[in-house]
Amino acid sequence: MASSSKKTRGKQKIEIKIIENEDDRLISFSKRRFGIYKKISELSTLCGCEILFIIFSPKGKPYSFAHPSIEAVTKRFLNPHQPLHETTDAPIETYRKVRIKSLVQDYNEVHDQLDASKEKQKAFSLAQQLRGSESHHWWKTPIYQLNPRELHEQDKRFAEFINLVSVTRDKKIASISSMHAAMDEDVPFVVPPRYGPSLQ
Amino acid sequence: MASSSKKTRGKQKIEIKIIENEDDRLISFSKRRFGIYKKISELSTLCGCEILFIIFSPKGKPYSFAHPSIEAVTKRFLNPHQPLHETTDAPIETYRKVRIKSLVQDYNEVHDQLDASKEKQKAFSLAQQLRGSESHHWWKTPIYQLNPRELHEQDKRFAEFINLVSVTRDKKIASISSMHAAMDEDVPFVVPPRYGPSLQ
DNA sequence: GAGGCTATGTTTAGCTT
DNA sequence: CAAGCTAAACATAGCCT
Repeated sequence: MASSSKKTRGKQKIEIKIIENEDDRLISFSKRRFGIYKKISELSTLCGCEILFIIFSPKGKPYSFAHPSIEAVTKRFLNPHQPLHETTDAPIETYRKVRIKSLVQDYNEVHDQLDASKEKQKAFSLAQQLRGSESHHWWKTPIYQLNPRELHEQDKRFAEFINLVSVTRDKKIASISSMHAAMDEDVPFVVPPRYGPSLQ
Repeated sequence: MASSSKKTRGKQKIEIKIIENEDDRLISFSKRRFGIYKKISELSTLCGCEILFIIFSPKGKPYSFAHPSIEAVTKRFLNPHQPLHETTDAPIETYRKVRIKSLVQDYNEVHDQLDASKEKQKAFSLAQQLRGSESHHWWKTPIYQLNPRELHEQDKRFAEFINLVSVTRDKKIASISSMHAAMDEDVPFVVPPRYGPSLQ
């Protein structure tokens, strides 16, 4: 073990330019996306402000992250005078309720899954287990879904667009810094009726 | 100089919860927002993917960051078949051109200009109807649906909404990793007519 | 082959000017 | 008081399992 005093080279400095290698690119995407989610969540919590983040993976899959919800942020944009709490549109409110318990929500491959409900359910089951077991899939956690069916029938694209993450704000977003634990023991997040994560 | 071996305490660990002190909160907001911009830009560059980030400061001022642009991201969602380059709406394109050189731009005090909120609500209602039923076409729907020009003429609020950060993607986003320098020497970014960072 | 490690690059809390 | 510092906390590239 003296051959090399270091076990690894540690983090190396990289040039900020497109990562040519596809595998590396996807790995980086996942790692950094996670890091950004965390940063955003922290900022949202620390400053009590609303945020919305959407990103398309190199493969074109949409990922989103918002707090408290896309609807709220949107409304705030459109109706600045309206109190945040009045986000009370029938449908919107419903969705909110479904998600309100989630610390994080992430939708992936929705498009693909729209054509494969089975896969979703499988992923869904997986998610269920994850919740009670180990890992930190928390936020890749599948999640709620509005009216997948209708959405699908009506407009697949919209379904994708709706993918997002919802964080419980005033409460314990703080726990997001230790998300793993939070998801496992404290968050009774609602699972989507038919969508699953399958982050890749 | 021996009185204290350390000049500062360095970065201290903090609990991720709302920062009570308003000044501290705003300072943190500015610092972290910048950090997030950078992270997002890097990810966007590294993976060549599209992103959109919107955040409201503790004071309610909207800040946004997107690559290549909100319009593009939105359009991509709504019209995946359409080439990205066709983001050629007259007014929007104008905005883009004005900002194209910017690595980062922050818009503040938007709501100061939001005098005609009524107009806005009208637009929102319209958007609601456009998609009909239960679609939660939250925010972007309006932008997409409404004619940019009309939006602009009709509602400055929307114009503000469109304000965002546009990064020169394939080119030199890399320079964003050294934004300060870039901002000073390399980026003839256009300064907003009346806004300043005023993290306060 | 997804997840875990480690060393090192990066961010930022608390100060200072 | 916006801008700059410092050092500790944190993120993550490259590996390893």
